[in-house]
Formats: sequence, structure tokens, C-alpha cells
Amino acid sequence: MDIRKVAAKAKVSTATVSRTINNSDAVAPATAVKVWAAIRDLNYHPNTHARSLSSGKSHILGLIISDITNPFFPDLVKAFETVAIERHYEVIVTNTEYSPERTKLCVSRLLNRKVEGIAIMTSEMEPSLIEQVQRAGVPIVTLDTGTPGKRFSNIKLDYAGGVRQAIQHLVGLHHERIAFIRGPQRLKSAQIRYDAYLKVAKQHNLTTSSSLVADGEHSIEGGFTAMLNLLPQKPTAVLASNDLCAIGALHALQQKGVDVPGAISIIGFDDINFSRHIRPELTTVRIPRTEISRLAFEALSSSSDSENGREWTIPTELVIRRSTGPCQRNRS
Amino acid sequence: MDIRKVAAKAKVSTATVSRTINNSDAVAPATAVKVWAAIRDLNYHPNTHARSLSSGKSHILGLIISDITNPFFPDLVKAFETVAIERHYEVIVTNTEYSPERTKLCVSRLLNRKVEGIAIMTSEMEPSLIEQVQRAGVPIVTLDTGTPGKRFSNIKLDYAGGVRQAIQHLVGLHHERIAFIRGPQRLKSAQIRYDAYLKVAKQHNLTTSSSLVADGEHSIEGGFTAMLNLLPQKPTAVLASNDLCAIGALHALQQKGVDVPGAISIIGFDDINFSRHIRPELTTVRIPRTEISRLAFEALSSSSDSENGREWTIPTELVIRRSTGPCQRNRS
DNA sequence: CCTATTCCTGTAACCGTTTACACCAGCGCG
DNA sequence: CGCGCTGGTGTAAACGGTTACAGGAATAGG
Repeated sequence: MDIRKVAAKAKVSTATVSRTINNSDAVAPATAVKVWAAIRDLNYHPNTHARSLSSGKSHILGLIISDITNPFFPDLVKAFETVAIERHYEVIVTNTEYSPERTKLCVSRLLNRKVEGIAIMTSEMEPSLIEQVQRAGVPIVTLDTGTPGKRFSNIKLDYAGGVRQAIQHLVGLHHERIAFIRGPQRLKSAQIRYDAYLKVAKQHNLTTSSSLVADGEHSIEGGFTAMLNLLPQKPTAVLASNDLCAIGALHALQQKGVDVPGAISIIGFDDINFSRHIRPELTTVRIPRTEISRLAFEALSSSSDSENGREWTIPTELVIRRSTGPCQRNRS
Repeated sequence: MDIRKVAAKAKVSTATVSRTINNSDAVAPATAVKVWAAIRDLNYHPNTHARSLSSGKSHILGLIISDITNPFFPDLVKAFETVAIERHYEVIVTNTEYSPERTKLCVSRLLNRKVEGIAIMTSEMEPSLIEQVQRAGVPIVTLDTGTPGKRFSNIKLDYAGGVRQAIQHLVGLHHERIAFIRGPQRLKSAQIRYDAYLKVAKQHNLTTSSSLVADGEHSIEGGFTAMLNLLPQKPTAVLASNDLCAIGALHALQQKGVDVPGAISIIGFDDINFSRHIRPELTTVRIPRTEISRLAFEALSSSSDSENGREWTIPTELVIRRSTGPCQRNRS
């Protein structure tokens, strides 16, 4: 069941079979028909390893994420897989688990498998690793990290736009004391969200006193304690750096008997699946993960050898559900 | 940077380098040292495709799941990846998305990549596909599906045990009207859970009238409407086939102003991550996914050519949290 | 009608390993 | 001392494709 058998059956050379498989236009239509018939009859599937070895193309893409257990990632992974297999690529997903050591391992695993591109969807990645990939001549696309260069594209998320929409929404509901639950500052994306909050809040002449900011560590527990710390400051609305934080904050308020959105409004960030299933359903800034995956794939597959990487910006969008409402304190 | 360069640098033949890499005991310790030094100096990494081609071993495992977006799977995937890479295997994860067509594609993708084993962690899989894999000589391990055979192992979950613990827990709290929210009956695992409910409830002389059973489709929405249907039957406790169903039921009760666990107790199944983060925290029957992955890997890697598959049974365990409490109606 | 070009196909080298087999040195033993 | 082993190493043939190059047939152009 190798290419030679097919060649024999179709009465052509292996070269012709190979060309046929690869849709080379150098093969006469009539011949192609014969070859395809033989392939079907023999139920022949080319050996991908042999193919990769001799052609140098593995048709595998690498996807690096932090942790598949983090609800942000499954959608991303699924969408990436979907578009990749549509184009007949295989994908290997690796979890860094936020550990530099493990991240190193992820990269070398992918490089060893001779992937044709790596989508790095996590921001904690040492520059030296990126360089290593570049030296290997493998295209890269990152999320919110670094500046594009040779075979290096970047996808930027317009966090500021989402934050602006969120704050405008709250201001429209007459909120003035809007607190912020911050993510870990070592994450670039968390940093940007915080900066955007600061900037937009100021533009609206809102208090941004540091007492209105708490650290939520991007986890439910973190959001919970952050909200507890925030409570004495009497905010009327809270913007969280993360849906998990927002959910944690929600729990804290429910435990304290504070009504949401009656007394306090809450807005999250990401729009993970569960946000729609929480009570009250969470108003949140959606990050379009399907779009990101699609673009990431595009970036990798268009990064042919000498071409320079590009940079895209993807908008984020406020999804209004039930955790936000008019500010009671400032009414009338 | 291929094996020849290493051989030259170490002043040995490529065969010796190869043997060294593969820890063959036929190489003299002193030689091995020389070779490893050369490898390190040259920063040499063997070409995995060449290796797979000539040895016939790809060192890749396939993992078939339904949908990474279903919160049951991420833990499973993560654990599988962890143990696999510990043993220097790569893993390709594929989502069937509950579609037979796509499932077929998953299998052929994996077969094309010459995986050395496939873990099928989803029950909707046509027997013809399984046969196809077996004909290809690739070891299989399934979850709750089929009977073990040549290169075919199976992992069974003791759902009945978990259901028994759950019902005993409720009975201990003086509950008598225990309703059940059923999963889709085409899923074997859902069927087994339902059967176990029926059996154990009868053993305890509880009503199992069909009016106390509703279909929840294993989703939050399904659980929600199922609970609404169940409400007129005045159950004092509800056992759900799935955490998602349980969460949906919880929402329904909260919306109707029914206190949990004050008026009605709820128990879920699976112990997905979010169960701990719901209010009230969900009492649930845990399915030990890490354990499953570990065993699945073991099954695959021990399924050497002629060896017959094995069958394991993994216990499930009731995790008591805050969604269950004493039955008020039957107290004194 | 001859030559140049185009189109299609085949031959064979090569991709980077593994591994069967051959070989040789050194050793134990009768 | 000669023989058979054993242990370590090298040679070279696979593994199953791709592709540079060569070459023959058919077509076009003069």
C-alpha cells in the first residue's frame, strides 16, 4: 500500500502519482483520472512522515496556550482546529501552564515536530524563545505581544475600545463611582485593560482613586476577595479585568446580600461561555476568539519565507446582559 | 545539523549515534559520552519525521473527545497531555463535535499521522470506525464502550457506586421524593446513570414514578426546563445526570424563589470545575478525570502488539458541598 | 519539412533515520 | 595455542515519499 503499488496499478511512475496527489498541473487530465482511480481502489493514504521528510513540509501547526482548563481557551482552540483541518493542516496544542520551564518544553516539542508555524496565544513567553523559533525559520503569530517582523505577525485586541464602551454604558446609567478589579500586572493584556480603564474614566471625569482599584488575579477567588475589599469604598459599579473576577465579585455581593444590578452593577471581560449561565447573566466585553483563531491561521499560512509579518487589530465589543442597571444612588 | 555531522564530530558512525540516542545498551559507555558531548555541542535534535519513517514508530498518540468546549473535557485533555509528554509522546487532540462525519475525519486524520494509539473518550463512535482502527493495528482505549479485545482496552466508570453514595446521602438527610434529571438516552453513560438511579432508589423503597424523571439533555438550558417540569411533583431532592443540568436546575429554582438546599437539595454529576464556583457550591458525584487519563495512557502504551486489552473500573465519588441539606418536610 | 517549444512522463537521487548484517578485537576455555 | 563467544562498531540497505533533470512526443512556426 505504498506509492509504488499505486504507480504499478495505474501503469505510471511514482513521480506521476506523487504529482497527481499534489495536484501538480504538470499531469495530463486523463492520467490523473487513472491515478485517482488506482488510489481509490487501493484505498491508498500517503505516509505523512515520508512526505514531511522529503518535502520538508510537515503540514502541522503548533498552538501554544496557557492552560486549556482556563475557560478562555477552549473556544480559541476549537476554532483554530476547525479552520486548520479545513485546510488540511494538523495542529498540536500545548499548555504552558504558566511555567517558563514548561513553555520552553512546548516550544522545543513543536520545533522537533517541524511545525510550519506557531500561534502563541499566551503572553508570558520569553523573548529568547521567540528568537529561537525565528532562527528555525518558523512563522509566528502572537496575541498582544511584540512588534511584527520577519515571519512574525501580531494580533492586537482593542481592549481600550471595549473598556470605553463599558464605561460609556455605565455612565449612561448614571454611575459615577466605578471600581476596577485588576488582573496580574505581569500579563500585558491585564496591564492594557487597566491603563484603558484609567484613561477612559478620566476622560469622563470619574474618580479613579487607587482605593477604587483592587487586585483580582484573574480568578474567581481573587475577584471574590477583591470585591470584599472594594465594598467599603461604596462603588456603584465594578469593571473587572476578567469574567472570572467578575463572577467572584458577584458571589461576594450575593453573599453580602447586595443586589446586582440593583445596588451595584458588574461588567466582566472576555465573555467566557459561563457568563451567559451565571445569574444574573453577566454583562461583559467580548473578545472574539473565533475571529482571533481565524486570523492567527491566516497569519501563519501567509507568512511565506521572505514575507514580512503583519499586524491586525481586532475590536472588542460590549455585550449587555443583566448584571448592569441604572445607578439608584444618583437617580433623581 | 543532521546525524552525520554528529557522527563526524564524535568520530563514530551514524549507527552508533543512533544507538546512543535510543539508549541502546550495545554502545560502550565511553563512546556514549563522546556522542552525547557532540550532540550537545552541535545542539542536535533528531528529525522526528525521519525517525518515524524508518522506525515505523511515530511517538504520537491520538485523543478523541466530543468537544473541548464541554467543561468535562479540558481536565481530561490536560492530564492526558501531561502524562504523555512525561513519557516523550506527542498528542493530537481531535473534536468530534458529536458529528459522525467529523468523527470519521478525526479517525482518518489520526491514522494518517500513524499514531501509536487512540484514546476514544467519547461514546458516540460507530463500530465500523473502531474496526478500521483495529485493522490498522493501532491500540485503542475507550471509555464505557465495547468489550476489550485485541489491542482494545476499556475503562469503565462505576456510575452505580456514585449514584448509590448520592442517594444514601440524601436518604440519610431524610429525603424520600428524589427526582432525576436524565441525560440523552443515546449516550451510554447517561443510560447507565439513569438505570443506576432506578435500581438504587428502588432498593431504598423510594418512589421512582416516571413523573419524577425529566429530560435535561445534559445542558444548562435542559436542566432549567426539566426542573420547571419537575417542580409540580414536589420533589425534595433532585439528582442530575450532569453538572450542567444541575446548574440549570439551580437557576430554575433560584428564579422561582425556591431555596437550595433549604427546600430542595440538588446533586450533580461529573464535578466540573465550575461546580465549586456556583452558589451554593454544588454537591456532585466526581468523575476522576485525571485518573482516567492516566489509565488511558497506560492502556495504550502497554498494548504491545499481541497483548490483549484489559478492562479497568474506576470508582466515582460523592463530593458533598452546599447544595444538599436535611429534608425539611420530613423532619419530625 | 525542419526546428524550437511545449507538454507530459520517467529515472534516480535525496530527505535523515534505523537496523540487519558483517566484522573485528579481546577474552575464556579446553 | 587455537577456537568459539561476546561486545562494540561500521556499512549499507531500507523506510515512502518528492523533485531535479532528462527525454520523447506533439505541436507550432518559419
